[in-house]
Amino acid sequence: MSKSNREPTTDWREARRRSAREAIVGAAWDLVHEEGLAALSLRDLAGRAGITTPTVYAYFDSKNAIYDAMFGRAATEFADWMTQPQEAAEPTAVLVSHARRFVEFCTSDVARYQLLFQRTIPNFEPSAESYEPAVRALDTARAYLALAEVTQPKHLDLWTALINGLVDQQVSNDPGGERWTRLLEEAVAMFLAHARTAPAVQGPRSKPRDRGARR
Amino acid sequence: MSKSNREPTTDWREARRRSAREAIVGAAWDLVHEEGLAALSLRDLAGRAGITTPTVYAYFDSKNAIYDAMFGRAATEFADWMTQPQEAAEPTAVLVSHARRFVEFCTSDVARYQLLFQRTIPNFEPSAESYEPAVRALDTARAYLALAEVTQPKHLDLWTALINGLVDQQVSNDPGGERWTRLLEEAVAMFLAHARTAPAVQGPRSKPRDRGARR
DNA sequence: GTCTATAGCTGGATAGAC
DNA sequence: GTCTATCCAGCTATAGAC
Repeated sequence: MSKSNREPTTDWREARRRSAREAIVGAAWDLVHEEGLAALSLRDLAGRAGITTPTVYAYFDSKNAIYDAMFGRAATEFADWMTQPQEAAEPTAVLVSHARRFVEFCTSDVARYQLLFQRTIPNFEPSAESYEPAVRALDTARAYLALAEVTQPKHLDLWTALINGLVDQQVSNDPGGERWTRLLEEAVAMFLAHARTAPAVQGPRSKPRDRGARR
Repeated sequence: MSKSNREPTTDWREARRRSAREAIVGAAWDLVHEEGLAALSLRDLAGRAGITTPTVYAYFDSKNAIYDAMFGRAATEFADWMTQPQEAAEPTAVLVSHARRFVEFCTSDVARYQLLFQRTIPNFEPSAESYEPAVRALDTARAYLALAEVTQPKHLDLWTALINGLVDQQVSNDPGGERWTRLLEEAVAMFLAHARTAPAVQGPRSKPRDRGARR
């Protein structure tokens, strides 16, 4: 950051350093894919990366810093994957495709899903920079929903709950299967039938409705 | 089990033994509520229970056996809570109340939710006996859905995904708040509007539809 | 930057006296 | 059954030579 380019050599070194960091993060993901997210240890990581434990500390301040770098890579993959251009044009098809991408992203790598979307590592919270790409992806969902005439914030929340609920049940109760993910198109249809017909904004009505009709 | 009542003293001892086990499990839950589910250690547990580590092994074979006992207690609480008699009679109201109970159960104790419904403890899987009460609760949901004329198995799956998705988003992204749980009644209405009008069974149609309409 | 060596700690689990 | 004492394995992290 500070004292950036007094010499051009600085860039080489920075590049090599970043490359080495990336290699360590890659080894960390390899290990986690085989042993599970919670089974990451610096010993194993160093062995996998062909270095020793102290060398790891030459690139990362702590174990949580490694988790953060892993989170950052996963978040970037997520944003890239979710913002790829859509083939379909019709809003419903776009939403189905978008949700399908999310499902595939999550179910194809459960450890990545756990790190990104569940808070399962004790004492770890992603830094703001690592988190930023995930926000971008959520903006895409918001835009696609708007194309389908779904604009209320609460409906974006309902959307994320619905799609994420399918994924969560899938990975928790039928890992590797499709018991819940096959319901995705039906779920999107259900959601759109509801959100499209809902009143655009909670108007200045005195009460939402009479209580008898709700219960 | 075997050699049960050769002496009446046996019952006393069994009762005291079970009582001591329950006390340890209670201390384990206290500790987990304060430190987090993954932070359970036998040292801390023994200290909390006023005993020493070896004594814990007089009642449980391993740490996972303690998790299993914790799981069993949580599953029983869950079944008791979810099968309490309903005040409402109208099917929709019953379903809303049932789902509300689920949400309250989960959000009121996140550690319990994690142990029961997410697989976050490595190398731990609940025994069949500990798991049994949870199945009973799911049967209740099935029955309530049937009262609302929702009988297809896939709709039970969609139901669990939807309600659990709300809970998951709530505890993951807005712990202590109500950003997602407040959408529960709307979610139930959305679900019923869909599941009630859906054809009862996937008929012997040749193709779901022409492909152009889908994408 | 990378290594050897190790500190310092915490974990689950056990031996053996009482 | 309960204790004291301890084992042994694993972990993160650091010191210091090169």
